[in-house]
Amino acid sequence: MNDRANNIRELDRADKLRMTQQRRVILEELRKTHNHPTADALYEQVRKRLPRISLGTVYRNLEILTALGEIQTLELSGSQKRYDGIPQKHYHIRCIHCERLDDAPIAPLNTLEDELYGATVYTIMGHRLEFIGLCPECSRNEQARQMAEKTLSATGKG
Amino acid sequence: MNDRANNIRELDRADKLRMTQQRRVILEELRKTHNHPTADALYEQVRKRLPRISLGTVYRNLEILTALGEIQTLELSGSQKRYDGIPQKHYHIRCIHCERLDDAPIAPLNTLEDELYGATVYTIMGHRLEFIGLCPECSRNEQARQMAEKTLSATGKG
DNA sequence: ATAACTGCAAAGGCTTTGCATGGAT
DNA sequence: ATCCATGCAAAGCCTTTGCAGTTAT
Repeated sequence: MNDRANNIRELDRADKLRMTQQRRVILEELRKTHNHPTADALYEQVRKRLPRISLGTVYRNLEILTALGEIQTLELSGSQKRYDGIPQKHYHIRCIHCERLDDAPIAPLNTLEDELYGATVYTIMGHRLEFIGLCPECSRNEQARQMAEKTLSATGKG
Repeated sequence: MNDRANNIRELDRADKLRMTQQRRVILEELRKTHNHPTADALYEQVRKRLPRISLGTVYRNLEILTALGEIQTLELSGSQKRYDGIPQKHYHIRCIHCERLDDAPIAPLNTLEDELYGATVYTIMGHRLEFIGLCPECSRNEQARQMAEKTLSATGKG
């Protein structure tokens, strides 16, 4: 991580960062998880290895690791922030029912901004894209629900 | 609004909605504003006409008006919700510095989801897209800041 | 007259922060 | 030995909610 420290612009001054147990375990656990967990979910996971860690420490380290470019903080629509162990740009797809979040298997669209040049007064810097849908489990439940509804209404009318 | 009431799925049962002064003024003020205000900003604006209205009432009505399809609740990246008097789907562009939010002059991309069919286990229902950039004012300030920095570093070295 | 709606204030959920202590360098 | 990082708890911010009183229908 040290060779990256030079690139840090988001961190104040020339902070001398320390690799504490907490920071290391938080990064390790996030890297091995593909859940895109919330801070609280990651906290619970890290707690299995470091029972005395605090939620505040998790938040602080997630912020620092994001500034370092080691991870990503995902500020998607909806309320809670999610964290992603993969720092490279990629899109996500989220389940509208259970909030499950996965990587979207689609390459970044690098020409999206082109349509805006000249059409907006903004200096365009990028975009955020997120897909919405139903995960397999919720899809199944939704289908079952609709079938049940149909049956009920048919019975009701019969 | 009554002929729309039939389409409401988000509202419980067959609620008999009432057009109160508060609801009417909230809708009017949001419609005449193109700021995409937060609930609090709209509250301040509405308060000029209805000084005794409460913030809770603003939130409650924004929720109902959204369910009615009269307005949109924008859950973009970042924390606060914004509200949009235009119910039709359209994208937005936001200033990374001052949080100013404008409509993006680009038509909805209806084929974005096509690339995901077959590639994801999700049932895709749509997407959210938002552009990031600097508004004219912050663009200007940013340029000024960079020029000052350059001058300073030159002076410092000279 | 009824029940949806309001104002008020308290509570809720997520995140940040102040402070004294601890630990990596 | 230094001072960045931690644990704890309190505070902050935005939003939702309970309740008694109000008002559109």
